[in-house]
Amino acid sequence: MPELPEVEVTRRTLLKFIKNKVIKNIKINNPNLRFKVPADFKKIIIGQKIVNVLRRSKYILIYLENNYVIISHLGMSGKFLIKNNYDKDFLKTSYYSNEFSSKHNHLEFLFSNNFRVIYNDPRRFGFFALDIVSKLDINKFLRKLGPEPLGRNLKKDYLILKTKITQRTIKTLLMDQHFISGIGNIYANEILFMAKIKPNKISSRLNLVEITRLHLSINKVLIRALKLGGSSIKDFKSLVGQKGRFQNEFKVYDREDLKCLRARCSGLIVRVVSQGRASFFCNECQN
DNA sequence: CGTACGACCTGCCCGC
DNA sequence: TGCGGGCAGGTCGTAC
Repeated sequence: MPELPEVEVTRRTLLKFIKNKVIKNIKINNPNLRFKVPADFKKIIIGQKIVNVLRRSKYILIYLENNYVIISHLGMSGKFLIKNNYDKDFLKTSYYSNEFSSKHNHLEFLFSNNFRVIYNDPRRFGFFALDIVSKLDINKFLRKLGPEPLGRNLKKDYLILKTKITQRTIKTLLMDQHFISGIGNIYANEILFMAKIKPNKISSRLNLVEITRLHLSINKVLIRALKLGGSSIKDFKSLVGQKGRFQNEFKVYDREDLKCLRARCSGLIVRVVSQGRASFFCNECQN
């Protein structure tokens, strides 16, 4: 599923359900994810209480009482599902789903109050790793990440500085996690539409007005998506928490040949593949 | 060094 | 109906 909004929704839901709970057992059905589940994973985690669940970029960080942190990434198709076989009311909530194939339930965490957190990931691009709290700032996954895009973390001056020194396209740059962390293909397209900038525009050619719009659009698009619970597309419906609704507000993503939704624009949305990813934009109003 | 691209993996959808 | 090709919300290792 996941770009920043989806990962953040997942984090919040996980936090709500597992904070201060104790992991009683873990079942590893398939350790062969993007990286193999560490051999000592069970040994380190079973019996531990969850202290906190945080997010950095698209990584979910599950803090344990013993100062270990589970670092989880959902890849393209990873999702957490929460089940409680002993509570019939629980089954009625949106946190439970059986819309996915249990064939890809790779990990199952059993908690003290009889519910299970299941990690399901058909493509297995996601993974679980472990590190220690004090070493997180030098962790190989987290160390090189660019600033978080929300709030005051992302400074306009940073955008001005960084866009100036590269000949890459602005969309490629937005999706580069070392530049800004958390933005993927959907939100890069939507952000650039709002900012009225063509995805294939060379970063260094952006002017101050465009960078100002870009800065604003990054925040606006992600905040709006977060508010709607992220985006749920295709068959990826069953992330933890309720289905997202931002897909209903897509202006360009997956809208090839459809009318541009900007007021007074008569353009059509085009789809162009560059560097292996589909870009969607309006030829009329994005420059 | 910066940048582009293939590889990793499964499932779905479309055209023949 | 079956099969092949292309597509999918990500990121890393490699090659230039």
